[in-house]
Amino acid sequence: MVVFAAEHIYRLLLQTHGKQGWWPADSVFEVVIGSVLTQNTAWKNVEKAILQLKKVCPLDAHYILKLGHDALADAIRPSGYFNIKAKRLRNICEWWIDWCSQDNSSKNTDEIRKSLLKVNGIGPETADDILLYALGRPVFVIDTYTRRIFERLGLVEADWNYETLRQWFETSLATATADSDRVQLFNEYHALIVKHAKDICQKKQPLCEQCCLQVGCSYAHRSRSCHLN
DNA sequence: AGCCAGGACTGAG
DNA sequence: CTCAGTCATGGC
Repeated sequence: MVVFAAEHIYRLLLQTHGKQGWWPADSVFEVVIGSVLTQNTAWKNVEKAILQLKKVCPLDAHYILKLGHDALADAIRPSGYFNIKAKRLRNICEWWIDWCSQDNSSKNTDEIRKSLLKVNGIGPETADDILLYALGRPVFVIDTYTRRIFERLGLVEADWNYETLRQWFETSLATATADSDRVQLFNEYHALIVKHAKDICQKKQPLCEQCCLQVGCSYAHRSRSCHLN
C-alpha cells in the first residue's frame, strides 16, 4: 500500500485544491529570478520585488548585471535578504548567460544540477526549482513543507537528506514514465503541497484526519494536530 | 507583538 | 564534520 502512497496523496491533493499551474511568471528567466528571491521568503514579497525590478530594468540577465549591486539590492528590497540575494542574482545571471550560449539538448539532468550547485547561492531546492520549472526537467522538488507533511504521515524519515527524499519521491511516482508526463506530475505535485500548506495548515484548521486530506485515512500520523505545525 | 515565509552560506569548535 | 548564527522585509 505504502508503495502507492505518494500517488494516492497526489490524487487527494489534486481533487481538494485543483490544478495550480505553476510557475507563476511571464518568462523562463523570470522563473530563475523568482527561485532565488523566494528562498525562505513569502511569495507575496517576491512578487513585489519582481515588480519593482521590472520597473528599473528589463528582466534580462545582461541588463541585471549592468544594474550594479546597489541598484539591484534596492529594487528587490521587499523580498528580504536583499544584499545576499543581489549577489546571488548576479551569480545566477552569469550562469544563465553561459547556459544560453550553448547547445543544451544533449545534456543530462544530473550534470546540469551539478553546474547549478556550483553557483554560490544555489542550493539543492533552488537548483531543482530551476531544473523543473524553468528547464522542464523531471525532478521532484523537496521543500520544508514536503518534509514535514510526509514525515508526519510516517512515509519518510526525519534524518533523510535532500537527495534521499528526492529519490524516494521520484521512485515512488513510477506510474508516469514519459519525461513530459513526469514533468507535469512533479510540477503539480510540489505546487499542490505548497498550496495545501498555505491554505489549510497555516489557517490551523482541524485537519487531522485530513493530514492526508481525507477523514479516516490509514497513514501512521505522528501528530494529531495539523501536520504542519 | 511576535512568528515565520516556496533556503543557503559562513565560521566556529 | 556538524551546527548555530546570519541575512531582512512584510503579512497575519
